[in-house]
Amino acid sequence: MNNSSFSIAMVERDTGLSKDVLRVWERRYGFPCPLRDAHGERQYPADQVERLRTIKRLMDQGHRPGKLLVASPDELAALTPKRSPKRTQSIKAAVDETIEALIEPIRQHDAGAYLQQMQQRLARQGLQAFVQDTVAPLTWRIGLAWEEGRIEVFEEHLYTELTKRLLRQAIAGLPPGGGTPRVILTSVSEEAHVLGLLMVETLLALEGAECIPLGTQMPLLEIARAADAHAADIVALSFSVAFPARRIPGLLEQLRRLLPDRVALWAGGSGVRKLSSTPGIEIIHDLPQTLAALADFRGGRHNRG
Amino acid sequence: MNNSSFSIAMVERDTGLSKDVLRVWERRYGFPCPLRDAHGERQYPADQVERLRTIKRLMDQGHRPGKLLVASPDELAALTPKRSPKRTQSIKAAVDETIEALIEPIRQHDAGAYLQQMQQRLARQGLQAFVQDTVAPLTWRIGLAWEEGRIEVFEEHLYTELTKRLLRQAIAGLPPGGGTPRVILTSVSEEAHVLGLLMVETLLALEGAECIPLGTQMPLLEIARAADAHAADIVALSFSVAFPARRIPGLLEQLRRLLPDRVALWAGGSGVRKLSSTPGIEIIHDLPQTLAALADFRGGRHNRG
DNA sequence: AGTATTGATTTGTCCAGGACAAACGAGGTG
DNA sequence: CACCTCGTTTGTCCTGGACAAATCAATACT
Repeated sequence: MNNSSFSIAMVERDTGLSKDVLRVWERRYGFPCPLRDAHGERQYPADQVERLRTIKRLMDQGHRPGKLLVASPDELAALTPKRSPKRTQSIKAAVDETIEALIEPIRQHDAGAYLQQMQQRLARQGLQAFVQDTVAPLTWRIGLAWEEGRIEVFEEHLYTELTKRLLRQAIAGLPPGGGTPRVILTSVSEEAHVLGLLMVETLLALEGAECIPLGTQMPLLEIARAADAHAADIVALSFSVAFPARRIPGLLEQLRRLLPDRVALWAGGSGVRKLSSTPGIEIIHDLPQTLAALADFRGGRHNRG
Repeated sequence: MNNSSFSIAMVERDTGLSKDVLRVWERRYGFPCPLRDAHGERQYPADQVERLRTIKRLMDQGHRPGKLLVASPDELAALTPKRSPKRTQSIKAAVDETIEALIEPIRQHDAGAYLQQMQQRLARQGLQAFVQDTVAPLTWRIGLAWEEGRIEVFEEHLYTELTKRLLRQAIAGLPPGGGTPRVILTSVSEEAHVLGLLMVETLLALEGAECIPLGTQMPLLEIARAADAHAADIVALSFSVAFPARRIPGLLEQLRRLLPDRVALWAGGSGVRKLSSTPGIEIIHDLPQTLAALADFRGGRHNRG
């Protein structure tokens, strides 16, 4: 049951490593070393796919491929908690123990318990505080657990799905929009993560902005069309930490060129941490800054050069 | 503002056509014919990207690439409504005029009006009938409009996003699960469409089954792990009509091998239209059949040869 | 001591052109 | 009309080379 093998296309989809990368690694480092079928095509055993996933995860953490690919399985396992003690401490300080406890039902695959806990917190904190002080740190904590390999992909999927539902339900309960500005919320083709967008949408909707949620993975040209059709004032994009950071500036500039000047372009999410705003492109680093940017916009300070 | 150009990687992401396909088309048919930058790398002008999107859409409709790629823009435009008169008639018969009217707010980008209409229908019909007689035909109708080029990508995204919210809200209002069987609902890595899964989840939840929604785009190995961790009885996958049909049987067989025998495997959605069930893999062609399969399962007829 | 600069190495992505099997369609036969 | 056969179409994979951007390491400078 575990002896099935995967074609290079499947491995690309399941690991996120492109065919080119898989082949060039094989050429350079000797791993992965897939079998070949009758036609000479690569057939990756399941255990090699698993190892590739681990390597990908460690790379997202900052490790170098050159080291990881020549490491033994033991060395790989030992590498996992790369985080410095100092940073671990600051994390412990920043994240309430309560948040930590919220993860438990997810790790035990108990959807009902999770939802119940969260709904209680929502009722107690109110929507804005719930988003900023519960959902945001919890999502960050889940990301950390993922980096450390302490959580499975399907557990993260379950968390995302359940939390999406909570937020959407909360948004649906708000009075309908019609206000200003009109904000399109979406992400580019490669970016599938949606929780950040939902948090922003919640905050903006609470402030009476008109939110136009287009889901994730929109082609650039379509984003431009949508901005036109909806007479949007702002296009807000989200980039998760997993998004290849070097591509973001180019993408934003390209989209900036496709949009009319009167439309503001905001980019947020953990993926833009290291960027800063340029004329016509506003980089937003955290949730409070979203509200500040909204206030700025309403104050009329959004005129471009 | 429209003179920006796209790298081959961007075109791949935005059109869904692989780099290999883009290059081999250029070699064989002379289209696309991108410019080259200083390093000899392809730079696709925006209008060629647009044309590629049209071609992709027509191909999904059954047209052959060999014809499309040598056609003039005029010929391409004339090709759009390829549907036979007979089939058009049967569509008109099947789809209530009322359904047709529901699309209007979407085409006018009026989210509020759409949600209001739909919530009225939900209240009038009840959840099960709403899913089967409103959401399902409406989604089908949207797909048709997309095939015919009468709807923009971002309009389809808006429809999907708003309808997702309606269904999730409805599901959240149901009494919590805890029943049997335990059903994992998800889709494979390439498949991002989620509406079908939500419709199925709604119906199953109404019947008291315990639904475990993992969202879309799960790697096969993770689906297997999730089935184990959640002690699932059934894994239900959804394939949209846009999913490359030839890959589905292989994927299902591979997943079947990864799952324990006691776990049933269901596959549904427009993508499986031409397939039929095999031992251990149940193909489900429409929503009523989902309920039949559930009844079968509960009746104990799910023992595998 | 800390910071800027320069050079070497790593790494992802692109390219060309060849090959081939699976899917498709046309044409013939029962 | 159904079934088979054969040529054509089409997507995907292959090899191996190239190169620029990112990163690292070592030196020189304030």
